[in-house]
Amino acid sequence: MQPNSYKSQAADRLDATFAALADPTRRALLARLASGEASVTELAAPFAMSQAAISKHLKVLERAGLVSRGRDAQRRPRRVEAKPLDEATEWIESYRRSLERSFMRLDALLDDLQTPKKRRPTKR
Amino acid sequence: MQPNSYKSQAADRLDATFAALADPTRRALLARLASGEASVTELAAPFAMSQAAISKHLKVLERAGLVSRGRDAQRRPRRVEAKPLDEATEWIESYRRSLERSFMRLDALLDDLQTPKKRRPTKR
DNA sequence: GGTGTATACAACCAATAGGTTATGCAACCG
DNA sequence: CGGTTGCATAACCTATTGGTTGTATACACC
Repeated sequence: MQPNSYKSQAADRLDATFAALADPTRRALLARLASGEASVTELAAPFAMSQAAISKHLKVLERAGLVSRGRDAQRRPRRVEAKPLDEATEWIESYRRSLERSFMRLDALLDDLQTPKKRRPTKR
Repeated sequence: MQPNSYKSQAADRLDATFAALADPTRRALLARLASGEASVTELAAPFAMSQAAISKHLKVLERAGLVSRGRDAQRRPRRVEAKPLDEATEWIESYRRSLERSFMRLDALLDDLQTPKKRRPTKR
């Protein structure tokens, strides 16, 4: 098991968010919703798959908190929610920052030893 | 190689990148690699799963282009690659921008309709 | 009240993901 | 040379995903 035997809920949300974004149909749904809320049938129209399939994709997006469900008569118009993106972006950005830092360390190291001799890190 | 018979490779790469990021073990591997290259056994050590499982996760990360494989004697040290992140970040950012734009349109609309005494909240 | 429309949901299916153990193989060590 | 280490891969299992079709429910419109 990982250091902790239970997963943090932040990790769960990240899982759900990234997983939701990992499908081109779902990204297309989000893109469509970015220009305004839309009913399920409207959302399904451009795709060569059943309404049921689109409903499933929408459920994935909802579970990730990326879209929410409204109601208007028998329609359940979806609209976009932005918050989960923050966490995802934040993860990527902080990852990038740590890459940045280790490049800086590497830079300094190469600067320090003018002769790049192969070091032998003993296994731990 | 028929130009019209396959999905955009950008979409494929996005799929692979987001899917790779959607697993906490893989995010942890990346985080570890951010502080410098590491062998498979080093990478596997903190986890309560087999080396084979870690190798599989690493393969996913490689397929997404997020890590690459070096060689040093019988070791195959992995190091991080940053490029695929650009595309992912770019997708999110451009999505965010289009949310922003449609919010502005909504704002303008509400303004036009003279919503009584409502001051524009300028979200985000 | 009957009909059409919007959506959800269940049952089903094939493919993929994520894990396991076992095995193979190359490179190093003594 | 033989043993050990580092890693990949195969075979296998189960759960999840992404799709299908076929109802069921809820509302709207005469």
